[in-house]
Amino acid sequence: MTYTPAATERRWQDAWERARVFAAVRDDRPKYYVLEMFPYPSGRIHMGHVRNYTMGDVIARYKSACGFSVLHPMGWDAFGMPAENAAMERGGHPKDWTYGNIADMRAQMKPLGLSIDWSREFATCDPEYYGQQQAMFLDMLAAGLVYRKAAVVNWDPVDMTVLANEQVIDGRGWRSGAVVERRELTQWFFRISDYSAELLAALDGLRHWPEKVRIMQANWIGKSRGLQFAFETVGAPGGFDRLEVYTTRPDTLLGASFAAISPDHPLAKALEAQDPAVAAFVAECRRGGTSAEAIETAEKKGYDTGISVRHPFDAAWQLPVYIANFILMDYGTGAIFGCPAHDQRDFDFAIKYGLPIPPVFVPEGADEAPLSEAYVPMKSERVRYLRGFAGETVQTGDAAVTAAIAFCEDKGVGRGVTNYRLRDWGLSRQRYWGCPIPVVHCADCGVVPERKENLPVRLPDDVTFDKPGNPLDRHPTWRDVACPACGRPARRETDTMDTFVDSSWYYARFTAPHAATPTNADDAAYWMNVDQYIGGIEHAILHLLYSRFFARAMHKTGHLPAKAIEPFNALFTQGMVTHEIYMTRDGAGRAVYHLPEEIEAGRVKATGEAAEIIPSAKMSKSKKNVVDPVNIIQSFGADTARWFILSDSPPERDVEWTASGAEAAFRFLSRVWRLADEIAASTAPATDEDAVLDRATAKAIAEVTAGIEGFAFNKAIAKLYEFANMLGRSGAGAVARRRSMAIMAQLLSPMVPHLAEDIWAMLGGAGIVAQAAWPKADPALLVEDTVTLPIQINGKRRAEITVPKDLAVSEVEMRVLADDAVAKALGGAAPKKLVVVPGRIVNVVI
RNA sequence: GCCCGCGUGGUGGAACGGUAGACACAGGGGACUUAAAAUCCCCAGGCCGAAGGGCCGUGACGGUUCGAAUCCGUCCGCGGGCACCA
Repeated sequence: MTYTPAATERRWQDAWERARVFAAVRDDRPKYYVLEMFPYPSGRIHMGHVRNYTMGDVIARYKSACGFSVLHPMGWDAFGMPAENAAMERGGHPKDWTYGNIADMRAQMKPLGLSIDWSREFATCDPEYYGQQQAMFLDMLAAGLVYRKAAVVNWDPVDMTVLANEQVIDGRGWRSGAVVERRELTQWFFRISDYSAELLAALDGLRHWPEKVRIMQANWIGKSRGLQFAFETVGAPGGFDRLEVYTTRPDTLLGASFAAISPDHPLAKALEAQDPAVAAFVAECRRGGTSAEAIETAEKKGYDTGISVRHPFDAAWQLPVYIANFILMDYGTGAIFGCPAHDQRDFDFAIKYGLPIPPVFVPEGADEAPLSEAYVPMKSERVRYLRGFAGETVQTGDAAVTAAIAFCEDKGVGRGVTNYRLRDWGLSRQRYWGCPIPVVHCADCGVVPERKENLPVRLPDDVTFDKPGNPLDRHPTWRDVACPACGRPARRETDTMDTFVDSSWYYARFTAPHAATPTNADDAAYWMNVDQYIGGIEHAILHLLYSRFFARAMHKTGHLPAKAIEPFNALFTQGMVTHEIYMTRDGAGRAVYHLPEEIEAGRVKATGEAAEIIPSAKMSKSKKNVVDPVNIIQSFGADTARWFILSDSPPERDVEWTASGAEAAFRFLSRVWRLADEIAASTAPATDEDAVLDRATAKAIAEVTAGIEGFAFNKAIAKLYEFANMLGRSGAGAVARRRSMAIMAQLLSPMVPHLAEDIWAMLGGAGIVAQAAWPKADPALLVEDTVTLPIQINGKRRAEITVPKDLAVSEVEMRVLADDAVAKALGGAAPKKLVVVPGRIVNVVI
């Protein structure tokens, strides 16, 4: 008999399904909700999915064994651009492409043996789902959580269409190659910025989130304390006699050398209208993409408007006003004053335009000297003020800012304000394959919400993608409707929602996936919150922040209980799956990539050519360093794929897929299978090794449990290797070995559930492992009575002693000093110091 | 450009501030076999030494500590995010 997963895995999957083991039911057990970030239906599962869902499955199966009623659902983040791109490139309809991909991916996922309640599956492009999303949108609109305003988009002037940031490459449209412009459109926004303070403060309560994610979110929200004040202008057009600016460094006011406004500032627009030179400069600024990266890495440019402003402390002191391409209209007031001595960007600007650079402060103990770069110490650092006006001469930047705000408020120059970098969430997308925004534009009534009884507002099927732009815009029968308020001819909103909206509440919908309302109060009360959420670090900011906002908005509109405003109790961010890249070059020297299965011993199988091996990188189709999970499952079984992906790296780090590692995983699982087969048949009588084995088994239970609880699956697996090695060599009797092997099956079951069932069945275990209770270690068997203490001499390990576990420190000291190596090192002298850390280590300082 | 991580043998990694390298991969040696595969056993950070043992060693350089892979600072390299990729 041999281990043949291909034959047995399917059988166990059927057995689980027959027993409805994974159906989530509300009952009197405590509940546990495990959720992995749902996939985009690209059509193929990849190893990243296998890793993500296997981790969730380990937790789900473990918690189930621990007596929890587990909810572990799966769905599809099914709206988005790739479906439209496919329709443009290959013809067909985004809907057919998407649902076809979902069917394919589901078929690829099921053989993994995940403990998913498939009865709750949905796709965000199901009208049943997005109709409920539209209902919530209307509730949020009524609650004042949604509004319209102008915002900039990437505009492709050749294709006459809006581009996503990823479609803008080096400032040009990806298809047309035209230089992209920033253009304003009226768009819908969620008022997430109203929640800035709360979303920031509540981060402290997310104790089971990675620290780095909380830091990233806190920085993204970007709370700052500063001074907002108005300059009096000289020579500005009518209506612009004051210029409001915001600064986080009011202590540097006497180092100001210019003022700058955003190209989108109202003053810039006013100047643009009357001065062709300004218009040309502003148009220049609007070239290129809208992304912060594009704006911040672009060359810093300014245009001297000829206008000036009076310094608030000295009306005779005038500063020039520039329009500058790096000032963002969205942050603060869209206008700043520049202090080149203490801001590198302002410094570079001042050098470029020949502006003065007066230092405001110098390092404590230093004298004033010309600067070759901006001096930007931490605000917590003490510095000496040369041009201070509030507070001490020597003080920290923080103290100076506080003093400066107080001074200015007292003088009537502005007021201290708390600002946030977080902007409102623009949800309008000028695209077809998304959730339609359920409003109608009426010439008489304005923006009119669709009636709830008319939801869902369904996407029309009869659309084509032969032209750029949104087909909804050119679909007269869908677009032209009667106004829900007055009945006169009106136009449906043709923008659809950002796909982040879809993924901001799917976790709540899983608690009642087919309810006639967005959520069901009883189900949400029972299943919320997600106890463990698992996904990629790339979602650390946007998806998670939007979800946190959306849960609050859903609570405000009555769709979630108050306890669910932070929907994810614990978050785990997993690393990527990587693989080596194999490359050769063609006659023209261009890189040619090869799939791993085309390579043998570093050479291309077909040609025998030596391949250059590039170190591991994220699996990507373009580099062909991909391994198809379907092939791995066919060759080795799902358990091997699951085992290897968990075993080789800590879950939060990248894991490198290697063929030899996968083969080794298969060999190990085969070995365990054979061991179980041998033990099942054994009749060996009891021996005095039985007790040793029982102790090792108890230790394995404790260590594997700790590994799973601590999200250290690689360590849990290392302990299982040790346990299997130990059990394989043990001379214990058949009864003791069967006892240990049964526990092995249970400890293996979260990771390799099919093999665990095989073993359980071989040993004649009752029922199936998937329904067995998690084993508990007998505490008495875990206690060690002696401990080996390493002895360091001056911090280097030189000897060790074995002592009773609870030996008094004074007694340990005596035994240490009596040790040969220690006595020799001391040469009769007394040690300078003797450090005894009970149970751990001894350090003798000489 | 800005924010956040990460960096340990040939490789993936382990190590409450306390014996650096558990466990595994690749490799080497051996057993079994007519042979190979499979399986089993042993070795293995680097340098020196016959050995006992010694010295060096966690990206680099400093610092704190009886003791640093771990804490702090500076630098280098790699990765993630930057609001219309999902």
